[in-house]
Amino acid sequence: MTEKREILKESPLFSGLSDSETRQIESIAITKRYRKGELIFSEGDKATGFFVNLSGQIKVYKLSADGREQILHIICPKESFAEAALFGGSTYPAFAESLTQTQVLYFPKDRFLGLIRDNPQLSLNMIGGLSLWLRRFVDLVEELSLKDVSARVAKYLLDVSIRSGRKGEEGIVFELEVSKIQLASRLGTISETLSRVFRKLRDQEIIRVEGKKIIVLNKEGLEEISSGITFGSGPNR
Amino acid sequence: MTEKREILKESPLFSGLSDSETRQIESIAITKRYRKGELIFSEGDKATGFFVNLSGQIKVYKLSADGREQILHIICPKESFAEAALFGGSTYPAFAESLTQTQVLYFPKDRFLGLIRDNPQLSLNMIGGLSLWLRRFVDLVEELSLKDVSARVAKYLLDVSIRSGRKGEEGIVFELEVSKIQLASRLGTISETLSRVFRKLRDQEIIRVEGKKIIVLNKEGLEEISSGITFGSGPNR
DNA sequence: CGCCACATTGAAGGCAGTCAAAGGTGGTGG
DNA sequence: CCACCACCTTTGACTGCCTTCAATGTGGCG
Repeated sequence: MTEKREILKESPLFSGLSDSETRQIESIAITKRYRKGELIFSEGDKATGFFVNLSGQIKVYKLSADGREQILHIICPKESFAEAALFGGSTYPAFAESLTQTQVLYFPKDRFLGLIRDNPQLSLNMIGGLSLWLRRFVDLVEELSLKDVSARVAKYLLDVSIRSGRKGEEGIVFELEVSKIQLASRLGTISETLSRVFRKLRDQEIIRVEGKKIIVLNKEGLEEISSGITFGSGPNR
Repeated sequence: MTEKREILKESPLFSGLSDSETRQIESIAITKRYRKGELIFSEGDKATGFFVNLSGQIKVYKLSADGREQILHIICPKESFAEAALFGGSTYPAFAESLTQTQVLYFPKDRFLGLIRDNPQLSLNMIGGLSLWLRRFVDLVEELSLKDVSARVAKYLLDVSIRSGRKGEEGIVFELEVSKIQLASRLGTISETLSRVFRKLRDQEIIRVEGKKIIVLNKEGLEEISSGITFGSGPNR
């Protein structure tokens, strides 16, 4: 009960609210649990509510006609998702599936809309959250459309190294938080291609790869590749 | 003055507001005019306000390191844009440029944030608008990542035919509202490729192309291609 | 008439996806 | 403890979609 409230208060969606307001919000939330690999909702499902992740990882993704997958976002604890499904469209526009054992808070649409109508601060928080999503998607479009896979990988590595990297002997050290298959899908590619890019970066001594552990040896090199200037060692380009 | 107010009231952002509220909003707006091809803001510019299009067309787009362009959206009259730049990030995340002679209303950030704080209905409208943008971007990501150019073109033609098509003798008739270069950029490709796709669709007698005028001869064919099932007439696939 | 931007078509090449197979890794149960 | 299996990862060969480069066609406008 009380851990729930703590996560709630730390979620940007509910920041700046009074204790009584937080309790009110908590009172309409339903805790749901999923095992690894369970479907939380499907594209086209009637949108009956939205979610806040309490623990575990969830992927939100689209599928193509022939089964290829594009991950839109991997939801970490304290993040909310599917908020936008409450407004406008009446169905979820994508799939959501747990990547690990997962615990979420579920907020039924009707009751939450009631709350938001009477709570200006909650409205503003919601606006802030939607704006953040928007920014992420603009970034994603930019990457998919204007950058090659190497640049996308480099940018991703830089982002994670900033977010959760520690300074080690050889360089910045961190762990990939998802499998390489999931990472490939998030970057709009497939594991084989991702593997080849890692190989190239390794050969150029820009990174070291040990399973899920990554060591950034040459941050500037990564930044250059990330910016879109294709790296030329081979005969190509 | 009064035409301004009419456009305001028809914009979803300002629907359901009282006359006095509308007047208040109008009072902080500044009318700006642009000639064809003028830059309205650049990526990275400090975001000092957002816009509502009164007349003309505006493209919002990203640029790659080597100058390639991806149009995120073409803004039609009554639409607002750059709202999200007011919240969270302090800079515009993309470029905006007029495609025609254009007239916009500009809402300075500070004054507008003051209004929104005291106006729950305006907040809700803003949430609705942001949600719509989100949905559009999810669609765009899906198209760029999971569909080939033919499918994107087909989907675009279907969308426009629904939005502004008229039933003609041979099929649904409409006009492309932008040049083929701009259309290509919106669809994440280049004019040569777009031209080739039009040729293929023409050869299959799915559409007829006469300059900017398009006639859809076989809607079902378009829908099939749009869904991602690649069309096979040649030896490929 | 000639300029210029837009549009179309052809030829060639590259990036990345598909198919296939081998090498790793972790978990489970005998 | 180790053998087995499933799944992830890596590597290689090949294919294809789309871009690039280049040239020609076309339509509006000074």
